Amino acid sequence: MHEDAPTMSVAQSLPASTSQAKSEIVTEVPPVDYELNTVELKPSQTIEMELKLAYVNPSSGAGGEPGAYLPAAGTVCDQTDTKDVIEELCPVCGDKVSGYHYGLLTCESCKGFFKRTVQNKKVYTCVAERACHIDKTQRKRCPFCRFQKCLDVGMKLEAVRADRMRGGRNKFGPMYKRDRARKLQMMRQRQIAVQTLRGSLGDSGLVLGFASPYAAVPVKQEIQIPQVSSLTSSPESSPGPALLGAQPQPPQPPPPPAHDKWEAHSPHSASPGAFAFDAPATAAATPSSTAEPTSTESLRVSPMIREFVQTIDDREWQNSLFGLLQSQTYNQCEVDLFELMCKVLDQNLFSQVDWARNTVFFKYLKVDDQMKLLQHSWSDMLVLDHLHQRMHNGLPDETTLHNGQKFDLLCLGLLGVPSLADHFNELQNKLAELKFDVPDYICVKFLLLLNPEVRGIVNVKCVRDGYQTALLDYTLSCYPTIQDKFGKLVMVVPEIHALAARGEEHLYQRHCAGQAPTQTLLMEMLHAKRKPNGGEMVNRNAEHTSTLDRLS
DNA sequence: TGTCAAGGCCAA
DNA sequence: TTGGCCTTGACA
Repeated sequence: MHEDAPTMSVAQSLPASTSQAKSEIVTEVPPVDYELNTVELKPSQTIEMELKLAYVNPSSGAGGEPGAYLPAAGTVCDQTDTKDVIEELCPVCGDKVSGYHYGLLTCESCKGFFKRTVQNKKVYTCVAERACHIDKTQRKRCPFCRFQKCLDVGMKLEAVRADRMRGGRNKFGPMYKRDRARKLQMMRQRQIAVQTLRGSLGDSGLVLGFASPYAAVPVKQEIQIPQVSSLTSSPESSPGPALLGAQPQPPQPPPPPAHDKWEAHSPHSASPGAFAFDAPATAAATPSSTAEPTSTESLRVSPMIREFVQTIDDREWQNSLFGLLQSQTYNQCEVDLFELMCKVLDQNLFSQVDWARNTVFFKYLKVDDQMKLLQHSWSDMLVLDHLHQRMHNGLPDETTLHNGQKFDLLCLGLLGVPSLADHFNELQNKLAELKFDVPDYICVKFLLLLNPEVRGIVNVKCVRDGYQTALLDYTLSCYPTIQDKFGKLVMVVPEIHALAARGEEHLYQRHCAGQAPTQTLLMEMLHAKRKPNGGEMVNRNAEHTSTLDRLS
């Protein structure tokens, strides 16, 4: 073993990034904190797995081996007249997936490897440069890089049980289920697209047409893990920031009176039908404000607005944020705070894209059009989201990381530009005066997303007008005492845009100076807008597989 | 009662 | 040490 060779141990889990993993050698492996209340959805740990839609000979038995992962046959195969079978590849080595293991779909060998490594607290060494290629044939060569890749793709240390208890289930179950549902939904959407293609191309083009563009359709596998402990001893709900480790929480503004009502009916935590629109979250408003909509007034709120609100999930937003902050600093003495901020923004961006792609109208757009709109609005929406989180969910200015470092949460809303703080606060105060609430937020978000200046997209302006009308109706019916609330809200849009543009520029410059992580969706977005066609061209020429493309 | 993701076993 | 298969047990 080379003395200088980097080693990999369980204790070094979740480094800042694969390529920038700290070279610190850990000789003593502390026990894994099995009680970590971790929520993770960081892009670096988001598995982009190739979900192959392949024509398979029925007799080949693909995926039919014992334990092989297959979605419920009835839900997929009955949707197609070909014998389409999902065949997933292990995100670590590319071998065939055997099921969900330690947080995501992996093959049997990587499952075993990960288990042994964690259980036995192995410390590996890479004799090269910690960048060994891991695939099915070479996975044995470098356990250091293999384990690193396991962590990078999102395998969870916490899922390896401290007590080695067999059987049973843990908190991952619902996440796996949701992930499956998402995959199946995407499968169906693709099948519909394929069928449409069939219709237009005719049967002669069927097989080739099907195999070619869809042969290796990448699907982002997202699993958010609320928390995991050994088996079922965990609390029911996902942890809030306060539960994340023993980190002292800075003083937080008191949550708005109605906050829980929004949160409790988060679309992902309760059935949409459970959503009650009887008390909009008016964090910005004083509880005694007469401008708040009453229950009676809120009955006039359009179903469209209610549906808008159901598209957001604030609890997951904060859980993901604090989960990422925690995981990135787990066993790290010190992390680069700017780099960490970029990772958080990147994660937010993934959520942003995911949200947009599941919203009415937007999801029916062509992928290219979706990209155009997202490329023009992502930073605006990040700023708006941050305003929303501060105003409606009590997001503090700062938090203490797992390793004791202070992380400036406000900088997320400023996209890393401290000098924008005053402008940002002014904006927040202005919104507070307008009693900016959650329905306002979601409407404004749609207004940002559906930017009519992005040319060549059919119906965007028309749909945007519809959202604008919904906002107008809402403000008139629920906030009649606030003079021209609608007009003032609309005027906020360019202000957000200006702030976001400054942030974008700053991020781009830092990126060009080599200070920001590369190969991220964030950087791809930054580059997309600066292309000759200013984001109106899809990023098809990138040498690497574009994240945006992969998202599509 | 079936499912499936944990841990365990053992031949290679 | 690896990886395929087996056993276990909570949950739907």
